[in-house]
Amino acid sequence: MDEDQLDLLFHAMASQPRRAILELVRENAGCNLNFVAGHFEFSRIGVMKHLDVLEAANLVISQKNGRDRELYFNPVPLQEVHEHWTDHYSRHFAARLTNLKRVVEQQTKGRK
Amino acid sequence: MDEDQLDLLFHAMASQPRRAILELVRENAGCNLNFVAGHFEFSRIGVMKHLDVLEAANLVISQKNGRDRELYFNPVPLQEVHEHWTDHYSRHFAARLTNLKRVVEQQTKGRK
DNA sequence: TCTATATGTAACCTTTTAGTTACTTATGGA
DNA sequence: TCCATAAGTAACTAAAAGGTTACATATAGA
Repeated sequence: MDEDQLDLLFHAMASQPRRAILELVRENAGCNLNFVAGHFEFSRIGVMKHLDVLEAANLVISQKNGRDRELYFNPVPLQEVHEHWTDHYSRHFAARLTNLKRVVEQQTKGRK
Repeated sequence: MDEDQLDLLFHAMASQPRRAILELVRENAGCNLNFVAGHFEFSRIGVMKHLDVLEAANLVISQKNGRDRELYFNPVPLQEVHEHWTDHYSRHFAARLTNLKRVVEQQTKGRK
């Protein structure tokens, strides 16, 4: 991921409303703009602008279906940062790595 | 970590100069403001403001020593987000968890 | 075809961010 | 004590962010 994309990603994440919108889209894959706007106090246009920011960061992907725009959460950018940090800060994160190892093993249990 | 602190953290990270400053401080623990400013094209005051943002996000900790202000990288906030993501997005990150597991095992090898 | 709905665009306003220069304060050392 | 150096504060500017209202477009369905 290049530096400009990282700017977009962190900027998108640096807002409580946007994180809440992202969470809503994550839990309601395929929902549309009005659905999201219905959950917030500010205007539909405000929500749309937040969605544009999330989409520029590639955290939300949208697809036109008739007059609806279906919204989907895209985990890839967060995962890339997560993995980069795993590598880059391993020295600093070391103190808790044993715990992380346990969590990972828990989650990969029974999977191939 | 509360939501306001997350805002400060992501906002601090959403800037290439700040990420570069953070990296410099990380690799030069205890360095001072002028040392950092010497590595960038913009003014010392500009650098100081970036450091203030990093410090508000708790990514940099500073300590006065004589007329110097010694700067230290603090990995804790990034680690907290990292661990939160590990839990929260485990379902979405699953596809690459096998690979992550390998990395973690590599890094914890021989450690207790 | 007509209408209600879902989205999109334009223009505007206020606040915050990112940077500057000029000036002030504090301290280490000759 | 005097001076050079490191940091801090104040005031200003330009640009970006975050929100609004008003208007325009597109489509599903009676």
